Amino acid sequence: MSNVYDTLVEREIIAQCTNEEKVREILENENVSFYIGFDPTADSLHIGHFVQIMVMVHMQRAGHRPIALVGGGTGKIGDPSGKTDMRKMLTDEELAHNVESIKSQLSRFLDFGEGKAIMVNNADWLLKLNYVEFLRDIGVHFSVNRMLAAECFKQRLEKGLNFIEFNYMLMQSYDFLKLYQDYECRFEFGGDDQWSNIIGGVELIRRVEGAEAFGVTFKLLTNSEGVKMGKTVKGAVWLDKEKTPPYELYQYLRNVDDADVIKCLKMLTFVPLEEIREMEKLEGSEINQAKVRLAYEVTKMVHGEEEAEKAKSAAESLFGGSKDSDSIPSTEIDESFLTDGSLPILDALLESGLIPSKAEGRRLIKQGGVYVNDEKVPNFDYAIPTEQLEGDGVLIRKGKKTYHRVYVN
RNA sequence: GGGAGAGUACCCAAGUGGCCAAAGGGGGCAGACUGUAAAUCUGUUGCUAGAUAGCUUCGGUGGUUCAAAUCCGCCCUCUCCCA
Repeated sequence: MSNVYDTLVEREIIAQCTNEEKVREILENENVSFYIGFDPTADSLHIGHFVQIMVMVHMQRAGHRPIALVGGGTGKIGDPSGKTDMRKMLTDEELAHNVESIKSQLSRFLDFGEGKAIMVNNADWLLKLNYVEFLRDIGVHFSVNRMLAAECFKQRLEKGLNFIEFNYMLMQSYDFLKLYQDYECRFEFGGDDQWSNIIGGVELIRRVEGAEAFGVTFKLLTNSEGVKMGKTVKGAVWLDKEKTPPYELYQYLRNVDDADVIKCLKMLTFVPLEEIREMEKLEGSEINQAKVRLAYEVTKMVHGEEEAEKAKSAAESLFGGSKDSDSIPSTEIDESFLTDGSLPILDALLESGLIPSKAEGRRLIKQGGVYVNDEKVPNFDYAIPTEQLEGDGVLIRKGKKTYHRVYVN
């Protein structure tokens, strides 16, 4: 039971593996290095990356050494795997910024102490490659025929794929070879969409070094309908506090579908499997208990216990009845919005970011979806008296579960 | 390089001179029902505006016209066929 591989299997994280028995055996008996790559497409990781992070932590706890690779080099190319469109090109500045942000995020989850884990940036070796040499040394080992048959290009072969993206696989494969050579890294892990790329590296190592390397992929965090999780109207659910406040992260997880709670608990938390199995028995509204646990555990890991507690109590007070929490999202309104001693409701909504435009606000109010301190806003002309805005301000609710506190100072 | 097509709102996709802020679907948002779930049903979905008004939108740009997403020129991007 102490074998990490078994743990990952039991938690239903593993999707594919190049050689199950062997990987299991090696992880059981040796302490190895393994790598997972992160592309710097944004300046923060999101909840989808959290599975990868969890795996690294599981592995590190089991005595293995994670190599977190940030794709400063591959980021200049853009991974076409499973995508329908070409990714937009990032400037060097954006890339550099993103690489740094991701690095610092990763270091919050892993122990990068002496020999415990390593962080590398593939820009360090990819950018200085010589084209002709690369083609001769690495390119020879790739069969275009086989690449074209690869699953990851399938969608793109219909819509169009250009040469730069076609090369992505070679870059990533080369990363693996390089890490094998420099760090004796024989394992590459990644999301299941990385399978083709990982296989590329495994084969490259075999061809160049005559050595056996291994690849393992994890199930992507998808909901019961197979749609990638972690997307909201506002975009991804980020691990960065500034981009997705702890309360929102908490609420996102608190609201996952019934059908997805158990899976998320297994994949995204360290809650012991026995406990999860107990929660699996919950039915009907009891399932909410499991959701609370999920939301709390993940928020705690991402933002710390204090933030998790705050998010939890905020949610409980908002949905429980007593609206007294101070950790719900809030906005200070500039006095210039006050007219005739009160704040027009549309301005309040707009300023707090609850609506993107006043037209949207009118629609909402017309449909009876806006409340101020639990009183339904009757019409667009409604204005909040300044007295109410002082101190803690008022609580605006949009729809059933979006709360926002607005105050003036 | 030659030839044939295509670029419409968040996405897919109709529309080929005025009735088009632009059908339909998806998604989103809100309402009902619920368990802060799912499914279902209803409404809504460019912006501004205290009514039937104005403004910006159909790859870009410049024209034709009383009037263009729709016609013409040039440009950009993409797909397909040929080289």
